[in-house]
Amino acid sequence: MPELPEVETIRRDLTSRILNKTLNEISVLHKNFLTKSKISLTELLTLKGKKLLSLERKGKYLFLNFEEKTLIFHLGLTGALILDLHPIPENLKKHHLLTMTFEQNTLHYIDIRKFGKIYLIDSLKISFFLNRIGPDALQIEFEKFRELLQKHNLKIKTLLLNQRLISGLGNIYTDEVLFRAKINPERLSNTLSEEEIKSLYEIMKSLLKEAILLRGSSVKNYVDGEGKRGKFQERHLVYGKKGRPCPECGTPLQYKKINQRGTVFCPNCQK
DNA sequence: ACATGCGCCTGAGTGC
DNA sequence: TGCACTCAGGCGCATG
Repeated sequence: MPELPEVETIRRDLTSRILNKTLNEISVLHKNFLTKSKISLTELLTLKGKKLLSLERKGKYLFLNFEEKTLIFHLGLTGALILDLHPIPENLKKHHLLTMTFEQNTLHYIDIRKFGKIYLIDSLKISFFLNRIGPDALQIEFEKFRELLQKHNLKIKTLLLNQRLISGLGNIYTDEVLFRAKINPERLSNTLSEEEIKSLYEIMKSLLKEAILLRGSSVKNYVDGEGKRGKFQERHLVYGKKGRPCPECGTPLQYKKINQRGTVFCPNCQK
């Protein structure tokens, strides 16, 4: 669900409200949540009394850096981190998994499909975790990006979705980026020309930045740290629009499963 | 190296 | 209205 722009929006929202505050209380409202995350309650409770020193993001992962420890969130498909949501809407109560109270603010973790996960890591060992995630799509340098595409023989869509290779893009942004770059999602990454790589790189970055300015895409459940919807879905050109005319040439947009992921593209514009 | 299928969850939508 | 089925923003794992 939350891809790079959404996680970045949440990071900024939380930073403005709870940075440098002390975590006073944690309550786990759903035991399986910790079991799945492989964290014991005792371990989690060691965060109590610690100050939140910074909030960082790499790809779709959000890092809450406390004194000595880092709590990492991956929001899966439907995870939401919302501050001071009260009352909790009736239909969300059974998906409310965790609350963390930072002085006067309470952060709620709500996750309908429960694909989200948390990790608790000793700050000294954080680089091990970071190294398993590919370079962030907004940070990666052009030369690295080109090298990445050239050394793999993967469909470009598959490559962009692989978080170990490049992190932050999910199904929505991948389809939107490839459409704007006029590249067919099934093109093998090592067959792209220098021009195409350059255009893909530039479009990927500018699209992500634009989506952050619009506070992300709310297709179904996504809301930001204040519980509000994003606006970038209004600028989607292909995602969720199979069969509709291509905004460039009018050809019906085609739908196909690539890598088990629904993919929408224009068979005429995307070569 | 790369592709494919499954499982983890819940809710919304469709067709009968 | 009920039921069966498909689909959905992700990812890890097993198999070929």
